[in-house]
Amino acid sequence: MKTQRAKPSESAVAVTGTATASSMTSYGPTALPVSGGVMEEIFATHGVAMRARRRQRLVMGAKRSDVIYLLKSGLLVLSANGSGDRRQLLTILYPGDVFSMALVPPLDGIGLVAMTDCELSRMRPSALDDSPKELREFDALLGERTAELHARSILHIARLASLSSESRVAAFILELALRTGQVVNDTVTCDLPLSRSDIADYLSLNADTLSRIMTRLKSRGAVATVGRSRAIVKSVKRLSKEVPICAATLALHGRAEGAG
Amino acid sequence: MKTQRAKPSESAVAVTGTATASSMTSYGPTALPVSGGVMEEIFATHGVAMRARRRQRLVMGAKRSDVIYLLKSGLLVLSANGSGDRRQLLTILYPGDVFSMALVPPLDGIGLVAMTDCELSRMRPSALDDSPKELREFDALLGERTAELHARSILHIARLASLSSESRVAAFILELALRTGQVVNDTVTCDLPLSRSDIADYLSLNADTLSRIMTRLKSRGAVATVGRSRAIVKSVKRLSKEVPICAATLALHGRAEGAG
DNA sequence: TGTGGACCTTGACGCGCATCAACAACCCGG
DNA sequence: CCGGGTTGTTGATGCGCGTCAAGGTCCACA
Repeated sequence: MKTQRAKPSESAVAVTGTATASSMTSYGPTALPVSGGVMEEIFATHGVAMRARRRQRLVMGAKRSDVIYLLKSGLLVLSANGSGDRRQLLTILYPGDVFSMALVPPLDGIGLVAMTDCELSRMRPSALDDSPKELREFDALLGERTAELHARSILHIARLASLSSESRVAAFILELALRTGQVVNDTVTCDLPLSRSDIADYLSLNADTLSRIMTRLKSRGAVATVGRSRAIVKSVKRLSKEVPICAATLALHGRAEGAG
Repeated sequence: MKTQRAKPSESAVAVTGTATASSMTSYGPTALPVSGGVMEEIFATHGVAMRARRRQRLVMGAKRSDVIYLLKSGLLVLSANGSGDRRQLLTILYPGDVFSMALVPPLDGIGLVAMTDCELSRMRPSALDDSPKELREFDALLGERTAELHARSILHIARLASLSSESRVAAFILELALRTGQVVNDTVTCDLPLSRSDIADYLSLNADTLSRIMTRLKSRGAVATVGRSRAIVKSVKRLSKEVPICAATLALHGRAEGAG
């Protein structure tokens, strides 16, 4: 096991909520970062608020337990140990996403890692046993959000399988920008909470190669960077035209789903 | 658009069920190919039976409609048009899987294609509006199966991202064997309903490369073939040891989930 | 404001896989 | 039993990306 680069220092502190929950202010449904309120309200009522710091790994209770998490703000990543000492990032979770261990295969070292400081809420569905109406709503909404997660995973498969490395990187930045960025006309600016190696692990690339590709994209004028952790997509339209799959990215991650 | 090989002749016949449903015998829950009955019973009661022939493409109603399909027997594949003229296979559906367009991103040419003759059942959840108890069960079960599909997609991402081509092929054959094959001691025999190019499109490989890899696997004694469309895994244990991720494959696709 | 360590960039080089091309095996209907 | 179309196999070749190595840059913290 020889790693030429130092491993990212990912604090493995358990964040089981009980410890930090008391330090959280509770959220009224109007203060929620995402629209669609019903699910968030259920979590606010029956769940336990918790918080995770950047680089912290969430210990998601016991295996296969029925605890469900709602991400209220921040960015989470599903991580696992690939072959050798390579880590891989399998999914990115955005605010509003609902997640549980049932959604995940039993891979070695699998779990959620916070890419930014996060606020989330933890709940077990059995908490709804005494209010059947809420339980019904919850099941239906959970199904919808799980379906959306699935669609995103499929899209990621499509990207990995059919896109050139350069297009993959472009598509990734576009997705992140659409999700978390500020839109001004056709330009989007966003933070890059993932380091270069994180991005590489997510896109199934080498960190060195990723760096080269970023340089290429910048010199071509497709994207620009401010410091290390901020990216600017110069023209969403142009990028969408260049990258074949971007239409789907726009549909899944664009501003069409807020419905508000 | 120059394809050196002839395109696979995939008949684009619409199988919307109404046409073929009358020719189907209805299935009692005891005759079902998979265990777990409740979901299958709901489909048997409220759904429409339908059938697809090998290579047929299922036209899944209108976009985003709420029709849900249950695969009763056979093998389905989620297919889309990748960049260029390359087709890509994104997921494999096995008997017992429940599927709808909500699970899928809006990719070009996306849809289900039958790899073998299939029996399925089609239903819209609104059919359950008048029996709330069934609707509750349905939502809960649907959530479970969707979660399993998601876990499988994540596993596929992990395979694509972290496995060498050879391991990918081995893992694929193992999965198929575990799902559809006959087990004798440590040996499993199964049909290969996917052609070489199908497998290549699923594993993000070139058909030529796949052929070479198969030759290598055979000469190494890991697998054997009978004719073109039948494979034998010599030793599941050995293969599992060789291929890093196979533990998860065994857990998700092995004989642990029947619970009967 | 300086210093150490993490993070990023860039070059040289080799390997693995895609591509192209030709051929062999198989399948099906006659 | 034969012929044509489909599918699978194999060789030669080139390119993209991973790997290794050597700086350069940024940031946290004192």
